[in-house]
Amino acid sequence: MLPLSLMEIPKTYDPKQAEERHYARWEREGCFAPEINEDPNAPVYSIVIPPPNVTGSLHMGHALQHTIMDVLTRYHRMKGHRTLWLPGMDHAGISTQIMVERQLKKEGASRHDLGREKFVERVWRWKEQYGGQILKQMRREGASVDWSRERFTMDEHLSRAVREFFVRCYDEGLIYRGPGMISWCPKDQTALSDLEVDKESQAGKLYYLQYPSKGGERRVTVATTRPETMLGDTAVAVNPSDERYADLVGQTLLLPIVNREIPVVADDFVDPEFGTGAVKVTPAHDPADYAMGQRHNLPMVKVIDQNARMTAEAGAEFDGLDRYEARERVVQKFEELGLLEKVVDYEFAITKCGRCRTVIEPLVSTQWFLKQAELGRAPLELIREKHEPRFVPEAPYEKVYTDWLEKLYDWTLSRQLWWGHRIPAWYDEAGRVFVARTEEEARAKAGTDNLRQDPDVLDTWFSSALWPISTLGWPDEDSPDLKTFYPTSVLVTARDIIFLWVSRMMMTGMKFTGEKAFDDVFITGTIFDRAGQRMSKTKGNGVDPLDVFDKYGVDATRLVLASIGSTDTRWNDNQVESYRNFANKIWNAARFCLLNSEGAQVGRGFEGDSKTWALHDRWIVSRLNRTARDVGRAVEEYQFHEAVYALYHFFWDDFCDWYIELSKSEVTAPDSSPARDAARSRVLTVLEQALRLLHPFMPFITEELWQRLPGVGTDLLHSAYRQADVTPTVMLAAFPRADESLIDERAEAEMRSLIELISRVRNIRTEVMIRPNQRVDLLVETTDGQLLAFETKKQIQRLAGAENVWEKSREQWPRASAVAVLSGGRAVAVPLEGLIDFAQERARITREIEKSEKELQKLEAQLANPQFVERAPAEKVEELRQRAADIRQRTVALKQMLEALGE
RNA sequence: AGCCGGUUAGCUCAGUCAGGCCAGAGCGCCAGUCUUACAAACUGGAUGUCGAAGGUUCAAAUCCUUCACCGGCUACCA
Repeated sequence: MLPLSLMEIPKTYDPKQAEERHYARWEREGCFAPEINEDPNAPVYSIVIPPPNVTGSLHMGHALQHTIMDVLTRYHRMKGHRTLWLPGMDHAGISTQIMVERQLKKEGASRHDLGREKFVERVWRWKEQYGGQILKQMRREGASVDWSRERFTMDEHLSRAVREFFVRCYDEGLIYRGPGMISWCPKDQTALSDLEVDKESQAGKLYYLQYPSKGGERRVTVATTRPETMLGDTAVAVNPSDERYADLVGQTLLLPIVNREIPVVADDFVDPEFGTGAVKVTPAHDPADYAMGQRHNLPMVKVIDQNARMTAEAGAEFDGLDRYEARERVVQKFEELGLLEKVVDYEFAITKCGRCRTVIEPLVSTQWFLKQAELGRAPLELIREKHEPRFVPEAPYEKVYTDWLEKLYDWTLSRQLWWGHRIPAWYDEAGRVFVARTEEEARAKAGTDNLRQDPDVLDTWFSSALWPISTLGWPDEDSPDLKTFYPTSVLVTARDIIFLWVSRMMMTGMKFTGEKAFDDVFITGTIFDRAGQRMSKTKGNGVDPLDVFDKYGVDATRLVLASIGSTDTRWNDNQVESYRNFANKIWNAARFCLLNSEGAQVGRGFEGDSKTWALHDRWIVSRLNRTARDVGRAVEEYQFHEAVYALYHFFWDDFCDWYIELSKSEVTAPDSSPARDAARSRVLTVLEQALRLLHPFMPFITEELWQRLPGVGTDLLHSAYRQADVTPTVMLAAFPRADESLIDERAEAEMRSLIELISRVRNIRTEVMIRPNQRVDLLVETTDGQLLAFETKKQIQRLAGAENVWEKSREQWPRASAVAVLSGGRAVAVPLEGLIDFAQERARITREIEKSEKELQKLEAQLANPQFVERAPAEKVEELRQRAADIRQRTVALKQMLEALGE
């Protein structure tokens, strides 16, 4: 390989240039597909992406989740696992339908003008044209997903899975159709499950209304936030133990305005402490009242319709009024009747549609429901008994999940939409229902062709609940992918999705395969803006990941996101900037290595018995193996910030600041020699290993640099990929395995001493204001007759700016010297004659002495405490004694120095 | 209302589960430097009564109790 000139490698890393080049090649050459692994015995690692909305575009939360998933995927791939990360999207029923309806509206049409079939076609066209932005953006992130397995919840296969799920549950009686209290969105005109609505605290009023008894001899006051619903009241309830109302139970009241006779019932639900202790009961328009209505067999009077307008049953005066207009009218009427006791300010929770924020109207309506409680039993047992899946972090999510599974209620499945999986139920003319996988099957069951399919579609989450199995081939139970990749290794998602995805995926997975859907569940943190506010589109305070990529590069952004992991964090550009700088550091370190790579090759230079190597070589290999061990362990424990920390400090501090510096004179020797080439190879080899360690986190820069290293090729790939027909790539190189035998505590300790010595001398130079380019002489105390190695001396000269390094006993030092006492007790001195102002040096030493004495005092106080000496572990006591001795020795030395400098 | 989390340097966060390395990192700050890869760098430096008050312990950022502030989740208090 020809030597590279300075011109060929720019001084600054340009992320965009690298990012554009590598992703396309990885994808083209099939590096993301598990099939690239040709080891039949390879362990399997699989992740299915929690499907983002087809309408969605990338936000920080996604970028965070994707980074975590990609780090895990790339790490395990490099470990030689048969690795699959499966991408895809869900069809987002309501959002997508709204999106397309809005488009139609601009054209002056509605979906009803088009008709169902044409409308659905139109949605598909929309999807092809605008949908799935997020998948394109994932390429930018470097996400190593297997695009050949991309799935969409409306795909034919996944739709078949949905029908199968529905039919089986129906046959087992888990799915039923019937009336129930549901959350209705008057704007979107559909039923919603409780997970699609949000509770919001709101300032409102509490109205105290008086209901006279039938004979008029008494009035009962009830409190309500929704006076308009009184038109549908069919009872008043009190607590059975409430003596104030004991005589009223069983009596009849006359509902004002409508003049309906309603009973007073006793029910434990009523809290005597709240309001007046008497509650109006509107079974048709309130979930709690509905339940009470069931208990007491109360009639239901429907006074509000699906448009949130009053019905004829509310009375002619109110018929057709909006619910809020009706509220004012009712209150006004009560005032006129003299039955409005009072109105007080009151803060209460209001329920809104998760999509459009319209206030939900609770309604009784006929819908399809799933008895989740029965499906939830198996996952509940699993989490209670085996703590599976394993939640990371365990607290508080395992509990959140368990609590949820403990109180499952029926899930409203049907949606009054056109975009989605149509409910596989058909009705004959008599209204009898036939649930079947196909219309043909339904006809056979019904014995007639004259059937009409249920017009509703299923909740989008119904299909997402099947995602881990349906994307892998279920209901084909012998699907190879299902057999190979299920159960998946981990689900990575945000915490607000634990109920929507995690628990339901577990339910369906266990129901149909008997096995959990994933081994682990990693819950990411939430990213806030700088002010600590949740990022949201409406607030416009979101940080667009693509902007961050543009500004700092994808790799730097990924490093920040990986460090965030499961922690809630306020977004801060500084952090990205510092990792951008880190990327640049990597670039320039590699630049140095490459500019000095003639005659060198990756993988060479560390031959022979490690005991014969130079100290800094033993040290860097030890550090490298330690880092490999720490990073691997951290990734496997989902402690990504620890992995990033270890990588950052290994690369910058150990490799750049010390190893390269210590190797520099050899590496940059002007003439070719075996020693020079070996040194060059060693530096390259360490760099190459470091790039592998960094790759899961920083895929682009590592690939960009790895490709340029002399001597990289197929032989560096993990054995599972050596037969693959691909351009050698770091993403298929083996992730470095830590060799414990090369972790050399002694070398690390020796290097620590050397580093300390050099740092202390540098510190002295600054403190006594010696010019940076002024060479000094160094005196190093000889202890136990141990002399410094010739190499080490030369390194000290280079790195501490020393002209000469003399080893002499302390008595031989000139009196006027700046001295530092190192941890082991050994002292080092810089003779100052002619260099500096003695007064300054005296001041410096005095400060040092003060510091030492303060520390010593602390230690002595502790050691003087008999209880400490008695009860603390002996090693701990010994450790402190040793430290105290060191400090005493240091103080003595410093005092001698001070004396030597004269007063 | 119940449950849960957070509060550590000017900023963003580690460290707390398994108590003991004079409490850490990055950014920022101060001083100096173009020292043959890198000024997005190099060298050195300063910075915290670990939210408050009690308690347990030889020893507490870490364990216990109470409180304050911030945030979240759950809930059929109308």
